[in-house]
Amino acid sequence: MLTGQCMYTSHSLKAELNERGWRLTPQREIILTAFRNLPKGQHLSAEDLRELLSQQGNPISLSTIYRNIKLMSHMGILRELEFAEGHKHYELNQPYPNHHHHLICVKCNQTIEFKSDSVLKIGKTEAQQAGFHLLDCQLTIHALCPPCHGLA
Amino acid sequence: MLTGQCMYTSHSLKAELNERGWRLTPQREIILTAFRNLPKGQHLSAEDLRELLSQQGNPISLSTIYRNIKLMSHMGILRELEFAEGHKHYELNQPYPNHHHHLICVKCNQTIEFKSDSVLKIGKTEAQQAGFHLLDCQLTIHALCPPCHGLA
DNA sequence: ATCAAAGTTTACAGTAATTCTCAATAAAAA
DNA sequence: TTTTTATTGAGAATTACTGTAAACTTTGAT
Repeated sequence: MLTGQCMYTSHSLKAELNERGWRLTPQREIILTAFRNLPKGQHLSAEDLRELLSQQGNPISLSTIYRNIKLMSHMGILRELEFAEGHKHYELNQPYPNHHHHLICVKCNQTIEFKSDSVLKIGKTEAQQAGFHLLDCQLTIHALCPPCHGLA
Repeated sequence: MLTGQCMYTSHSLKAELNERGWRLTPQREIILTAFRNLPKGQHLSAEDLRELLSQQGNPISLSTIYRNIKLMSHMGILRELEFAEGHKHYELNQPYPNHHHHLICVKCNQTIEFKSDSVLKIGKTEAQQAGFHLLDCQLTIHALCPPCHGLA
């Protein structure tokens, strides 16, 4: 089974945000990257994350952190861990739970998701050939849907 | 659209525009030329393009730039690249033999272009299946390059 | 129960990328 | 040429977002 081997990247995050009419911001990218670079098995509270990012030279306000870890949890990108202590911890939801590609009408933004093992295979092969370690690959198809194509 | 052999020239641009009841304006010609003269592998945001044209002595208003890069993307002349920066980038959408995809290191941003007939085929099939008119399909692979993977 | 501190959410004013409005202009057709 | 109508530039409008600060809400201790 090939599906489910990919990691979230800024690109896949952007794709999923855009699909819902939301935006990829520097802050969201930084937060995702922080979780991706976290050693396996580690997890962070909101306050932990604020400190970590501050130390890295990327200070992000606590409210933005709260807003976005909540958002990413709802999107399935992060998992909320409930420890008895009363404050939540978060970690990346690995592997990428619902890996898919996008067919988008550039006029009306209608978006169709589709899965493809072939694409993933091609991605693996290309990455390997260049000696890269694959994280994610996404096919984005830009097109015009029937109604939009019909009109001039 | 993706299968032609030639690059767009002002002449073919005019033909395609007129065919749809649109006009060739100096601004559109300038924008197309700017993209044609862009070094291989480069791409521009709307703001980049405005600055470039300004420096060249061809200032074009930002709204006109936005209007026309959108139009040209819909015509299949430009392709919209979604690198995760919060704003879109554009490059010429080159027809089949030069049509390419991107392999990007998420850490150092090293980018490798590669070609793939299989991806193009998958894109065509998916678009057809949904009854969409294909404009562009791009596989974006995110990975770690050897040096970046070696380091923690 | 009551209180303080920690943890989380909300209100609000300002920001950035993009789109829209509209009077003036200029391609293309007649 | 003249007419028709798409297009332009300037600035306003739009929209999701952010940081600051104030307002809740738990939780644990008294």
